[in-house]
Amino acid sequence: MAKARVLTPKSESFPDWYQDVIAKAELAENGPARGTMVIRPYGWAIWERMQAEVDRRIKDAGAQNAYFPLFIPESYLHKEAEHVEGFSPELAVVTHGGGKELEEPLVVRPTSETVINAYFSKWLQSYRDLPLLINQWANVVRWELRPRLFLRTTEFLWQEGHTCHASEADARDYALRILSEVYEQFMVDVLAIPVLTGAKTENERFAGADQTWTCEAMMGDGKALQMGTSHLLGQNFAKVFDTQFLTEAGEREYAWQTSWGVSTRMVGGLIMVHGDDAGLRLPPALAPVQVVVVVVRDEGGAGEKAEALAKQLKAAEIRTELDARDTPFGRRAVEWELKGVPVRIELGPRDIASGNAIVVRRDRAEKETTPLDGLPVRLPEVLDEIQQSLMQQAKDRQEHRTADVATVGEAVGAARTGFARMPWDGAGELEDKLNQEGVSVRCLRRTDGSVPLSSDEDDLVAVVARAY
RNA sequence: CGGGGAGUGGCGCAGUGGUAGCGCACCUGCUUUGGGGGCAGGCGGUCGGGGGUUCAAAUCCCCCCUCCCCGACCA
Repeated sequence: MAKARVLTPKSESFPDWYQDVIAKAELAENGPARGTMVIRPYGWAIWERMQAEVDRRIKDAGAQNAYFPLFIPESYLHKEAEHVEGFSPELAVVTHGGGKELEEPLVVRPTSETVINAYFSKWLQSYRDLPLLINQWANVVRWELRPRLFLRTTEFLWQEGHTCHASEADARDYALRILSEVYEQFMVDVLAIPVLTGAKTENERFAGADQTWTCEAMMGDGKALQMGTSHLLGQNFAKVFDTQFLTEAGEREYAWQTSWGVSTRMVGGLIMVHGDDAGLRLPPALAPVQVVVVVVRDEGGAGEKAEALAKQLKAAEIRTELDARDTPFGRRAVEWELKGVPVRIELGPRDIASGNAIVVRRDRAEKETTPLDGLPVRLPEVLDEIQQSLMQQAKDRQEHRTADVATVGEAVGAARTGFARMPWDGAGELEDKLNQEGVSVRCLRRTDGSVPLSSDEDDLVAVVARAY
């Protein structure tokens, strides 16, 4: 039986392929209102795993979770000039409540710097209260003209961290710590996505920040996706919300602040980095289901053996699912491939007779025969190999599709298939020209690849690309 | 918001003025199960919405809405 075409091939149309994966893997679909998204159980399981891993790292970095309101008085947004200017075009504003027009409109939070500062200003009294490290998991709304599931939806889910520090240096250190120890480490170790960390240009900076840093990743089509950002807010919000503390010397000083976030956009990135023409491919460290045990045909004790094996693997803390459904084998195989489950174990009467199982790796089209007894030992190794192989494949692509260039013309050419690295002029003329060609500066890095403390440093390298 | 494409059953589509169809999916039964199996029988649609032309509109005209692609804005 010939393989039926399951998805639009990536090479034919990457956007169609992306949508097909989301539909066929049952990750999400559009909500009834434009730009909204229904996240289906399997998509949610992936997001839950991301949340758990990011949350743990945030707590390791010392922050505590809290929750602030969805509705923010409109006047709060207006207190910080650049902030409101940046967000005005994408605000959803509530003007009526309880059947009456409100005295003051409420904005649905696009981010929570303002409302959180209103409370930080009450909570923060003394240098002894610092650092004040708060995170919240929430939904936010930014009106989008061109929504795309996971990548750009009007409502999306994220975590937003908000912190206060005694000095600019402390705040900067913390923003950079989150960038590397939480975001970069999570993306590399769990998502198996190589990311480029660096500073944003002034042009690309968060509205109201002194400095923005970013994690950028290359998607399967060579375009860039911003996977996470961390900001040094300086004293901009502290000044307008009067967030002050008494120093050891007894003087009043405005707090130095940061904010940082990652969102459901990461799910889109995960799809576009690892997915192939058979569907999603999930790194084992993230996968909600790491191993599926498929009963090919319940004869010769295959069903019983599969159930026992699944139980054994679960006991060994491998996230395992048993598939003993009475539907044709081929259909089920395709389904698990679409969903990107890293390892599929096939058990039928033949295997029971021979004492082996067929182990199928999702990272490459290969089946291997493994003794049944050896599986509990072998599987953790296989999962680890898959994790590494997905990372290696993503890394190879990123390297092969990144070119060092000298001119805008060359950069635009390189950006058709990937990234370009070029010397940064520091003035922004380069950026204007690139932007006119549909290419943007994704981040600025030092020549040795490390993250600059500021976009104003000398001798920086600009990484430029087309972006989502 | 500018340019281009498209809205017909859950999904994909055909249907240029005359009884709304096909494939897949779904349901029932039998048979199957080692890569989306086979046979038989079924359920399911105010043709995106509103208005107009006509004896008659999925089809022609007007307005609106939505989705997709490419641009400008963004996590």
